[in-house]
Amino acid sequence: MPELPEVETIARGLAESLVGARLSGAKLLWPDVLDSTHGALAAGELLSQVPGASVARIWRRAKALMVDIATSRHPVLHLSFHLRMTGRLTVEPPEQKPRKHTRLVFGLEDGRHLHFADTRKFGRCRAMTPEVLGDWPFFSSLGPEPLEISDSEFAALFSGRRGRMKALLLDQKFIAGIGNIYADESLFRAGIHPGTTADRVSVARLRALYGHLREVLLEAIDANGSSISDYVNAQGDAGAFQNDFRVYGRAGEPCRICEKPLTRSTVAGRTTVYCTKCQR
DNA sequence: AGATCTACCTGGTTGC
DNA sequence: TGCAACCAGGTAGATC
Repeated sequence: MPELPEVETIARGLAESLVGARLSGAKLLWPDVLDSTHGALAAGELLSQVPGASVARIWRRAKALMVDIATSRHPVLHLSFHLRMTGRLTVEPPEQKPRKHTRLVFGLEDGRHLHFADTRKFGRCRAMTPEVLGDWPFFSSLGPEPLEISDSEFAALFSGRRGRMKALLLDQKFIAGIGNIYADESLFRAGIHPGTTADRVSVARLRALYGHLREVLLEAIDANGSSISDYVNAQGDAGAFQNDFRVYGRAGEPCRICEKPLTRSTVAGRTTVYCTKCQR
């Protein structure tokens, strides 16, 4: 399930192989993959704009992967891809045909293709002018990027909040890019119980949590992300950080610090794994 | 503000 | 072996 480190890894890989490339066309294999709400381009408009467009920049905001293209009509057109749980965005060789779950294909003038595949059909692509992007409620209400703030700014976010720690970390309006894996992993490293309400955690512990969150995100980016089920980077390779999980997916297994079997419960509607002894 | 529930999806796993 | 039930989870929207 792609979170910040996985989307960052994909963005870096795509940037390496696609920036400067020209597009020859696009095929919508499953029409619903294109989200045209809130002013985004409709299918016909997008498909007509793609031939001859060039890839200008590839970047990430929260868990959204952005491919900026320049078309004859739009100097900047943002293609936003949200992979949700099983989405994949990969660069494919000329001979590669769409696979069973390929939903959208962009052809490149050099013969390669950009495939957007998604087994479970939760992922979406949106094509937006800068103005429409700015007005997109999801995008404009996102919280700060965790790797672009300081520990003090991070701690200040929690001021006056009474929600549970894990619920806040998962809230994209509160802080962007964190999902179930990195919420559990960072709380474990910081020794904070996921169900603790924010008003019971000192500023010092919040700053420490920030250090652990930053560390786990950077380690995961270094490992090219975590591959649970479907995640692969732009080149189709799996990540390696799943081998370094301390709690995620380890319910019942011994805590890496105290050996006590890890507990599984539900917090904020999500499966949550933690150590009752090490996290308070 | 916050918690809880439902919907969206399919493939893998579990249970009988 | 067959088949049903269940689970995974990001986001939106409804409800309390």
